[in-house]
Amino acid sequence: MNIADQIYSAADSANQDRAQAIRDNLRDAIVDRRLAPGTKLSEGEVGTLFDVSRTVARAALQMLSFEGLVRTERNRGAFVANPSPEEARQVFASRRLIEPGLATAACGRVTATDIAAFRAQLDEEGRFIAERGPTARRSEIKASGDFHLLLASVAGNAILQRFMEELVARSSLVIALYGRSGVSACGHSEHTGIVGALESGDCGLVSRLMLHHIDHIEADLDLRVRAGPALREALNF
Amino acid sequence: MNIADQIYSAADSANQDRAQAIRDNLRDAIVDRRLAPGTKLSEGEVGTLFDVSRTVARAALQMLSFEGLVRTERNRGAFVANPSPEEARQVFASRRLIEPGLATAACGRVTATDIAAFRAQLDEEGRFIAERGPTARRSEIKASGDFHLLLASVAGNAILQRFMEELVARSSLVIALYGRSGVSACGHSEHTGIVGALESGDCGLVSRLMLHHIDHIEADLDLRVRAGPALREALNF
DNA sequence: GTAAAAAAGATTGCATACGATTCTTGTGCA
DNA sequence: TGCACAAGAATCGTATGCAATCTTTTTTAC
Repeated sequence: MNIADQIYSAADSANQDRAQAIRDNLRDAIVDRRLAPGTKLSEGEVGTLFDVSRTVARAALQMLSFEGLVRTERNRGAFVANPSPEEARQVFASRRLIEPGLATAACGRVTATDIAAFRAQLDEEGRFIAERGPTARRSEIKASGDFHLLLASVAGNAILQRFMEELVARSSLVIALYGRSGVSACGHSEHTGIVGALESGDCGLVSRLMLHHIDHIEADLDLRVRAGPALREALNF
Repeated sequence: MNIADQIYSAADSANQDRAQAIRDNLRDAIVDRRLAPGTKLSEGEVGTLFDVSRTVARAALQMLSFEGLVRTERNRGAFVANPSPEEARQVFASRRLIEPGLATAACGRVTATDIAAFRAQLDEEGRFIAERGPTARRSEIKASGDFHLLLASVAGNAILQRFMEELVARSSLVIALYGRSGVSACGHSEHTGIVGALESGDCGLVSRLMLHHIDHIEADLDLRVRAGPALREALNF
């Protein structure tokens, strides 16, 4: 598979650190499922696509491998991660542990401006759900993740925010692999409920709603071991 | 300051990935406080010390920067991180959020073998506390962190384990900068109490003890803004 | 004597080069 | 036909070189 078509142009911004710009671009592509799990990301190809040397491409891939979005094998290269059911469980166990508390923290600091941002985010989610087609679906997935990241940013803890960025990105991969249906509408209504609780200042409720929300997302997964994961792995699919 | 004396030889193991071996070595040096916050880690110097090219040294420094143990400034280089009081608060807020739940998870999975490992770990802590001198003190700090990492490994979640590795390492930096006294003896008795609760299977107690323990560690910090952090920063101290 | 300016030196950012490893393809033999 | 093996291509790991940037020292002007 040629990955060229799945990557948007990197023309924008970021004269500060090109590797970081490439990482962001690739991460978006992975989270949006434009790059399927298992896809090979060769240093040379990435470098050519973004018009940089292998050195810079390699740095970007190393960053993604730290985030768990890319798996690197020595002398073989980098591949879009293909999380196992066990890894998937761990991702959601981590979220169950972190996000309710994070939501409580956010509830204690949320401002009117934040609420407005949440409302805008919910609107965007709703818009993409109403639309049809694969592009809207990708945007919907991304918007759904962005809701959780917005909450993390409101909590005001940069470290937890980074952890959540990783967990949300990996969740997207997991859902791509093991998701049964589109829980989107359901998820959207739950997001709306969380914002409502945030606005009313009921932090305990926010926390509980968040926990249930995560449970619902995970409940939609089919984490039974498939017939051919080893084969898929072997074939880089 | 010449960092050569603060680094142990890298003769060991790891023909698999040299950058990773260098990262581990540097991380130990930072956590052990052999490398003070603010110390410059130039690519050339690190490369020479470990007998690799700047390419490999750079990769190791990049890893450490992802872990928050090293801060890199464009065109200026890498420095051992110098966490601000605000960052210190965030490190401990993160631990308060994660570790009680992690302890509960560990409690649900702990085996007799694990308990034995905990006992051995406690013995080691006690031994270093009894000893005198800076070397014993460093080992004591490391052993104290290793207790928390052991607990994380027992919980059986690789993702949370990695988060904890980062948080424990950064805590060590924070304590080096803002620690008031040696809470070591106090911390050791609390560790002992946690293991006791683990053994008795009282998971709720384990969680509560862990929360108090973290609170105690943080209570020993003096996070008031110092007179000259800006100056220290400017002078790379 | 002090402060600004310029030059020298050191360090990083990035590209490229080369050996080593892995993957692919084609050939010979059973 | 099917399999083992070897040559070739592709890719990775790492060292090194050059330009750009930053730091330090020296020079120069006031």
